Amino acid sequence: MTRESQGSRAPYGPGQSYESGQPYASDGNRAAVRRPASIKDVAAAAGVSPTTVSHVLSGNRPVNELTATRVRSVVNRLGYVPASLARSLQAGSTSVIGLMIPDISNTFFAELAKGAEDAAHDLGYGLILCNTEFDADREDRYLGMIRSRFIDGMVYASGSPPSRRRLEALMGKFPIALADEEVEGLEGALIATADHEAGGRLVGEHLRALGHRQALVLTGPRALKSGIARANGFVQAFRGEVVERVGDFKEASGYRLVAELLKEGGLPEGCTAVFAANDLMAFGALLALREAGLSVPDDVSVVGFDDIRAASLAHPPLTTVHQPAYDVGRTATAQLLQYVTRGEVPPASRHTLPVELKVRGSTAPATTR
Amino acid sequence: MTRESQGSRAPYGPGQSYESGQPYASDGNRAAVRRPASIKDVAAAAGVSPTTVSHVLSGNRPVNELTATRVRSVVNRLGYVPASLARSLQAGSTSVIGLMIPDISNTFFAELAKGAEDAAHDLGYGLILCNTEFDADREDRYLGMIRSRFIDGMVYASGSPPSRRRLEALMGKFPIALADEEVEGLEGALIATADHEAGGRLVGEHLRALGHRQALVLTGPRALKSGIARANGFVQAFRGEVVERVGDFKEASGYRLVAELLKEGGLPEGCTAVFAANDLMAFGALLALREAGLSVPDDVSVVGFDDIRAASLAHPPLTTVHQPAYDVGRTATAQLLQYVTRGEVPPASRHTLPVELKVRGSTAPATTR
DNA sequence: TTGTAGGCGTTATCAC
DNA sequence: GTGATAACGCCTACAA
Repeated sequence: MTRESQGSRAPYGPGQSYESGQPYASDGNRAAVRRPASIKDVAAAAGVSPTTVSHVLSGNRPVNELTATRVRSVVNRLGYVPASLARSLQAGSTSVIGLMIPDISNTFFAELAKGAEDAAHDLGYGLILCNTEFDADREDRYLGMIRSRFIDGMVYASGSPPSRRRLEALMGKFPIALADEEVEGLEGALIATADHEAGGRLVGEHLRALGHRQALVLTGPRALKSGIARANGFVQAFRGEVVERVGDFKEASGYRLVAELLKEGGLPEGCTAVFAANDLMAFGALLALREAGLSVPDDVSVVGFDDIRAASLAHPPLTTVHQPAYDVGRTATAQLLQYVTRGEVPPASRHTLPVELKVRGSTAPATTR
Repeated sequence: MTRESQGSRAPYGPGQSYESGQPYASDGNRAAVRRPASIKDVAAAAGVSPTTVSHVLSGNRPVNELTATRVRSVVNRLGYVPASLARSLQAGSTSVIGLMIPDISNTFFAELAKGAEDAAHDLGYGLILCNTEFDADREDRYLGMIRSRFIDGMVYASGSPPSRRRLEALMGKFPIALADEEVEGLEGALIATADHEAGGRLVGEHLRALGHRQALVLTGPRALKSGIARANGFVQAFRGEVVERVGDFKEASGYRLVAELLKEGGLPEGCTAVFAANDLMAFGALLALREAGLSVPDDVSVVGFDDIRAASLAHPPLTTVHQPAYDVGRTATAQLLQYVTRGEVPPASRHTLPVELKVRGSTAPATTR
């Protein structure tokens, strides 16, 4: 026997209070963690049954006031805290959900995570951070937590194509909500996303109003619907000539795409504006233009998407579309939990959140070049 | 009885595989989650005891190859996945730890979180995101997860003073590691932090080498040791005249402190440099200086601390001290887990990580004014 | 008002 | 090589 079975025999259980006492272990800090008091210990010390202790704490049935007081005092003395694990096992749910995102150090996802965490915390749920780094194996491992019933649901904002197969198997059986990015083939899902297309339209209208008639559009990867939607909205509202180049949402790709064009003889004839599918790519474009001796916004206007923190700090401050990352995370999570708390799998539903154009210093009226 | 007790009687348990079958529930998506197969279901269907199933899966003891194959096939057919909850209950640990931080949308903490998540994932641990928003109640609620034994340990990077009391009670009894910020009175802890003082020294040397002899130092709140250390290191290495102003690590405070000085008759006589205790305050200072018609770096040099993403994008690009936020998170977590996995409370120990001066466009040789 | 007993799903112990 | 049993710690239906 590895542990003494003192538990239910010793009147005070493991004895010492966990609330008072010395802050540090006395044996040089290498203390093994001691066995904490269980409900049985409390019951024994209070001279009642575990049932009564349970009811005193949960209030699920009336208990004699005297008995209750006695129990509570023992609870304090022993520093008893119910083991949530055991409770979860018996309840069949853990009050924990997962949040799958590709990169927490990206401010967009960090904001989204904040919203998700807030929503989860509001309902007393814990949130497990599943940062995938776009790694499908890692994602699979995290999805496994749902199948092993360690988490009650998952907010999924990863969007890397490899994951689809695994997700499909879960969708409709386990509670999952998609955040920010739709996943093709998973239309039967609960999804919260910003209005990417409207954002594109806002940019198109803005540039058109400034007199621009030809623009370069730097899109995200073809596989991601959000990027497509942004470009579509733009093209629709801009009603001018558009040259598209496909990037990957990273700063380097914005730089490369623009630099290549400039090397090949400059921007297309009459092109006075660049719309990048996100801020990072816009920064890359900014850099490439500056290096080529072009002035922003005097020669070329540049617009981004996302409104990350650096956008307003950059030089010139970037005109961009503000995406409600926090709200996306919060909405997806709140919606998901609405079903999770009832033990249901969420039905297909769509929550589209409004975006906002932030006009800053990187756009100006078109000048003929 | 709420659920049919079909479990151990029906030969196929809950029947249907969780791997195959239609991806969506057929009843309009409002499906309640079904009871998944348990080890008993598998055992019954394979004609063996739960013990054997357990051993087939864990490899903890040899099993007849034929039996094992049969069991594995049933496992697949029923889509059985062991309930990690039950396993945790019996093992006495959950393989989950918490990460307490004030604000995940701050890139510094996001990076730290990434490091923590990586370290946790490496050892098969889950990480619960505890975002406190500097709210002591919220922090308390999260600390409760440790007392209810839902998590095996906590990486603590919050640093808001109100939390100390609660933390003290836990320290030395439960596995906690401090990240980034020391907490006064909790010296007996495991702590990983950047070398704030060395960072300050690097800045001091840099400015001195550029010929600066008088500087304005914008510190963080007095309660936070990291900010103090930065300022101390600076003063020590700069060996010139220093005027200190106390801020709160926010952009607005950097702006306000500098603007006030300028209004009161300009920077102190001969002062040609500003060292802000973090990048955000440096940005505020930058803005105030620009508004006053002073040029950075021609009239005044400005240095920050942290090297957040916006630092290199700002105009001028900010000279700053790069803090290894990722490594801080990763180290704290890895160290913590080293003890957690052995069921021990970590001893006091200190891990100081190197910082690096990033010289950019916001500093230049001093000019006499 | 309170207690007894069974079960949540797993693994360790002991016995065959 | 395999199985029965107990235990992890809690909750709750049922009984008194």
